[in-house]
Amino acid sequence: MQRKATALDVAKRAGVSRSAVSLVLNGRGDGNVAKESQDRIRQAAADLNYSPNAIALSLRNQRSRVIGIVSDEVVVSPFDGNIIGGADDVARAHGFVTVVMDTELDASRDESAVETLLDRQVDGLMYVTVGLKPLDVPHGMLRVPSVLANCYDNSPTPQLHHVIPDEVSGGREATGHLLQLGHREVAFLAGAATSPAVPLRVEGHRMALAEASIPVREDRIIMAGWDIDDGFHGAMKMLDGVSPAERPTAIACANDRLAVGVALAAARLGLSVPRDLSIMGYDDEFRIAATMVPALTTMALPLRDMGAAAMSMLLEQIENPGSSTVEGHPGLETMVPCRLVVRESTGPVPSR
Amino acid sequence: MQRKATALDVAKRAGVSRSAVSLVLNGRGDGNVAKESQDRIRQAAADLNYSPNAIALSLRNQRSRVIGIVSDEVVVSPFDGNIIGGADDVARAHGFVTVVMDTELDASRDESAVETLLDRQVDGLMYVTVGLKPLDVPHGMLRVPSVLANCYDNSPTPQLHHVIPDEVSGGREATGHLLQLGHREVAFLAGAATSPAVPLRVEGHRMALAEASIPVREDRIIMAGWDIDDGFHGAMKMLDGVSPAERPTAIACANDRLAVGVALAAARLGLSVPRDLSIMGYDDEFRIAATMVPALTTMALPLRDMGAAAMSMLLEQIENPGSSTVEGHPGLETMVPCRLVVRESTGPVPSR
DNA sequence: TTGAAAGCGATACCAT
DNA sequence: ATGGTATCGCTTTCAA
Repeated sequence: MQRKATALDVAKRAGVSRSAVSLVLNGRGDGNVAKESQDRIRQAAADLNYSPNAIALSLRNQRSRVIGIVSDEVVVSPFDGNIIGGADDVARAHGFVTVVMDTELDASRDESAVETLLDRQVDGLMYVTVGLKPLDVPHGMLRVPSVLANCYDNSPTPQLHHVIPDEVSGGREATGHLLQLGHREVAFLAGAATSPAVPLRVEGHRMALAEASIPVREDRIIMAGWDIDDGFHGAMKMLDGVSPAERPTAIACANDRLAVGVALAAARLGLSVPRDLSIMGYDDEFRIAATMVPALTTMALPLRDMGAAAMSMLLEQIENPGSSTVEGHPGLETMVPCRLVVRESTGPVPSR
Repeated sequence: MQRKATALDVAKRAGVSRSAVSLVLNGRGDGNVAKESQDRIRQAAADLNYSPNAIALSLRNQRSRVIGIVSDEVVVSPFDGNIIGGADDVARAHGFVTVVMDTELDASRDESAVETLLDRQVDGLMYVTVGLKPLDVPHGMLRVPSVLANCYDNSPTPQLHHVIPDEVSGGREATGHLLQLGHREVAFLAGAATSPAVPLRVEGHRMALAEASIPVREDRIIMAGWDIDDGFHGAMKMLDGVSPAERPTAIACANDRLAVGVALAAARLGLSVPRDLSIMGYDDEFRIAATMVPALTTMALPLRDMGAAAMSMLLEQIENPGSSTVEGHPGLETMVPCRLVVRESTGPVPSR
């Protein structure tokens, strides 16, 4: 646990001044420092296993090459961690590191997390949520370049850019896939009504139906919730004791867990998937959708892309302040398309 | 985006020196600074919304009150995030903040993540993994107080303390629960053979059987994998086309996803759970176990407790260096017990 | 009771 | 080509 070597240690060992060490190690040795001194300095640095103290650097440079990521519950929840993964990829490619703080859904911790990060000189801030949602932007985020991922500025005059999935298209293409397979009786098992994603996905569903000139049956759009049991009970309501002619031939779900519940209900009722019933998920949740039996056809949320897009915008603002393309366009929105993933839970409409 | 107020700004506004500001704001004003000056200083600080620059503080004090958490994939994966949640709770209660860096399973990033954190003067380090596993401890972790959560030092001479779940007892009590319900034909669907948790849980399973004087049928202990389809296929192998007399009456799974697969298989075979078959999960995975239909009886992994225990040990080392209870006991192990959660997927053994 | 000055580690400017 | 020095923001010691 001995102290780390400092630039002064390197200088002493090489028999030069601190300034020389600084110049050489930062690539501006040529033309300023004698060749042999340069070699001695580099050797000494290697010998001492020297790396500059990032704290001192931050203080001196007034920037840290650190991006702070605040999340509502991305770390502790099982969802959406790939937004952070995608963001981190981009940050590292640009020589930045990310540090994450999770507030575990306690909004009162938002401001303090942001202040903590700000006090540590982060060069930029990103707020990431689990699931699309409006956000009361912590004040501190306006003091440095900042961006929102999977959430959007809830104020009347949005200041921050945000990156969100294109939920309307997602819903539309999900139902579109079912329609293309010949289904006409398509139900939609939506999530909890409190989520802003739900009306968007439902809107997409309605659009797809309208485009195919299929009248919407309101009793086939059910606000179920987000979990396995919600899917199970929603499906039982639509399938159990209902004559085959009256049953939907396909059920589109607002997430993969609902789809698991629907599959469970179908199995219990002796319905084969996809022969008797097609099931669509949403999210392409890791180690759920692909490993279900049968594997779920689903609408993949572009999590990594969203994280990457958000981080790119943020770094653009940081590295080209003023000249940025986003400059002067507060509250701009980037929508990232969802991606249809066809697996085995959907198939042609059963013949009657 | 204007500059933040510094102690000098406060001093000017209050008409005193920086030292006075420092003393007063750190609670050592009494006996050193005049009462009125103190009031003026506090007022000025409030007016300017002053908070000390954490970077400068770290540089000056050589400590940061930051704990760095490195994880293999806790952030991006859906698992084990609560270890970090539990650790963060304890850290915050002690006035520390945690920052998380995820290496996304790229072991070559371990060292650099640790170095990055070290360069930023973290006061301590914690490594957290998804699932129990041996770890090649990054060298840098030996330079500051450090602790391991859900993983253990893989070297012949372990240096670091670690906190892990008591998997043997977990496996034993899971099977014990089934035995208590009268089951004698109990199968164990284990995870991937590569996980160190698997032999431990299997060992527990064998212990429970032995204690009940039930001979172990090796064909009823299956290394299946960790996912839904693994559970499904494992269950089909044991149940499909097998006469009721030859079937296990209960299946203990090494995680909840396997249990989902088993439930799917049971439903497809027309078996009612728990009437015809009892199913146990393991992990108590958030929004899987409790929301399954039927809700899963499972062995809850004590994630938050593990995080809290690990952080407590770490802070103990940091705050009481030398006098610590763990001092001089390198490689000490803390085992946290798993907790049986009885829900609806297990029931009395069916009468034959 | 107060303020001046040193030092934490690094960089950049400016003499030499 | 080289080294001395100010600076970033803060705390602490010491002298007045």
